[in-house]
Amino acid sequence: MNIQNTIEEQVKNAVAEIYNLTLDNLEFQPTRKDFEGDITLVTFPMLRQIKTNPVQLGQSIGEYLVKNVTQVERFNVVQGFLNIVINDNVFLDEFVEISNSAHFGIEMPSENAETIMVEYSSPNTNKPLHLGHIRNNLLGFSVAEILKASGKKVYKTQIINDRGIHICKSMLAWKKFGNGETPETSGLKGDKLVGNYYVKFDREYKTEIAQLIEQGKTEEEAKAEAPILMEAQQMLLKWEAGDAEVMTLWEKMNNWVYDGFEKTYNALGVDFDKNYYESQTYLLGKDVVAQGLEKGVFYKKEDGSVWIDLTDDGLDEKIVLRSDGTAVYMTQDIGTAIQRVKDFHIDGMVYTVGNEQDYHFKVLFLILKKLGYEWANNLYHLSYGMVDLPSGKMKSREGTVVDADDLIEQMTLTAQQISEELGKLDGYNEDEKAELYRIIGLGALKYYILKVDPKKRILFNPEESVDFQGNTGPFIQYTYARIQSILRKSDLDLSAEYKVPGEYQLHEKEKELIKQIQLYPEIVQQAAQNHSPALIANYTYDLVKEFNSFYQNVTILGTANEVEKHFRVRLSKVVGDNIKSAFGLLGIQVPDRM
RNA sequence: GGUCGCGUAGCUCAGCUGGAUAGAGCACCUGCCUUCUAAGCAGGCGGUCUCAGGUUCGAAUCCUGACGCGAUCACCA
Repeated sequence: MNIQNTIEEQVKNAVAEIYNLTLDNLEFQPTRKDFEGDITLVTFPMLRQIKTNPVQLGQSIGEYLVKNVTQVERFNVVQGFLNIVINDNVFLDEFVEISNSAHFGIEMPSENAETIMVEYSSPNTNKPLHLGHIRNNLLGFSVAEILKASGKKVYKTQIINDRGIHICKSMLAWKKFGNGETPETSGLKGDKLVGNYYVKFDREYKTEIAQLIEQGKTEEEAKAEAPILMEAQQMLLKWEAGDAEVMTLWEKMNNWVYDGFEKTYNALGVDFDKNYYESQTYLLGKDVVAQGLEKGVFYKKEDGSVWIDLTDDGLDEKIVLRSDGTAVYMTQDIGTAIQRVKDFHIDGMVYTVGNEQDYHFKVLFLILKKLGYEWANNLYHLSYGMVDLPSGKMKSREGTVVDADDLIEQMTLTAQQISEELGKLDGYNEDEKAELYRIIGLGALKYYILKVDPKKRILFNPEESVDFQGNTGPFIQYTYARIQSILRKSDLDLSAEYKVPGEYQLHEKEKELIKQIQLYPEIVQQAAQNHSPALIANYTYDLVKEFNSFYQNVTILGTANEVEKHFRVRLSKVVGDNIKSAFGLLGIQVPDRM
């Protein structure tokens, strides 16, 4: 039983004994740094039941605790706050326990663990990944890792939007202007190459529109009648009919794109257990709509289109099948969700999709509930805000997108520049250095994005780039590297089981560190519940701040006392392991030296 | 216009299941490298938590309204 539970029980006993009352909910919080104590009982709410003044109440409970709980050293009362001082040995014992266990109390998935599928990335195959995808990827990957650490079984997936008019546009442009160019002949990454043709299409399209307008058409007419657009639409029809030539081209170009994406995903350090392709799922869901129609969940309009009426739930009417019987976005998503549950026997899903689709997912989840699927109660839209640039929104047509590969490279270069200025890496060969720059640059980028609450918009200034000082990834990585340095120099054997070092007098800083470490499992659970990597990031930063303060104020290796030295090295190691573990959940690597 | 989200220091962000004097980083100022990595530490400056009401012993946090910013309201995805 942990100490807070013990105290909680004893407080209830105290109240029962002194005031002859039973209380159920007590409010505890960590004692603020400005006061002496470890745990604080807030006695204000108790006054509703106990007619006395808060100071007197705190005083009598405090006295009872000191008398009856051996772990309670002493206490002080400030108004309605009872600050309780816990005996050092409690912290020592718990530290030893953590030090001897590998996982900081984090649960490993059990056999019958709840299974969750996390969808993220979900790119279109007509252009390369950009900064918006980076936020999506980092969030999705990290939330998947956090869910795993909270004891769930997790499958990561992406749905690749590999069909549709936008795909035909880049195919058509390549066919018209490409002269057989390939990634090999051009030296371009496959997704970049295909993206270029998407841009070429758009340029040609605009030219044609301008010509048509000059010939007297209205803008609307021109947009609809531009020959290249009509040709693209023809191509889509051929694709849907399974035309051999179009299919071959489609497969060839999509494969280029997949090669390109794979490189970006590798660079980012994200992965997937399963890919779904829209070309294989876009027809799904129609049978479900038919069933729903029978059950009366949906209704049919005169023109044959099928709808759902959600006005009773405060939403609108929403179409689920076109009048010509073809599927819409919603139909597909209904079908795909059901397919995934069939494929993987999952109990729930997390969709990592931007907040412009909040309404769509609200409707989707509601429909699935109305269709009676039990797992529909366990769906979560991991909605995140846009990544804006100082110049405003990113627009691919205006060339203001920040390309994912470029950004990663830029971050690596910045890391290299700063590292070289600091000049600490003598003795490392070029390969090792390059790897280190990558780890640091990527760490900066990932941390910068993940530390912000997902639902908030991010203003990203590539010019100023990402910082390396203060609350940043490299700062935390740096602390880890320093700890590794201590471990290298300590020459202590830390592999052996650790025992409580007798009557050890804990330094105040050491106690603070242990308290912070103890919080970790709880933070992971919270982060899993809220689907928020930001909680992990901010926790880790607090831990590192605490360690740095410890590091600067307390000698670790230089102490004459062997017991003390061993304890402090142990403590440093646990802090390091904790950082590594927490950063693992954020998908951030941690260097042994920097 | 309806719906949803956001609004905290000059800037970027924590804190939000109500609790003590609202916290970090950047920037600016002052100290600290002969001791375990100064990408660091210690300290200073900087706030009517957008505004107005309400609930409460107690509100940045909960409720209502206003203002500002954004998203969304397609037989597009």
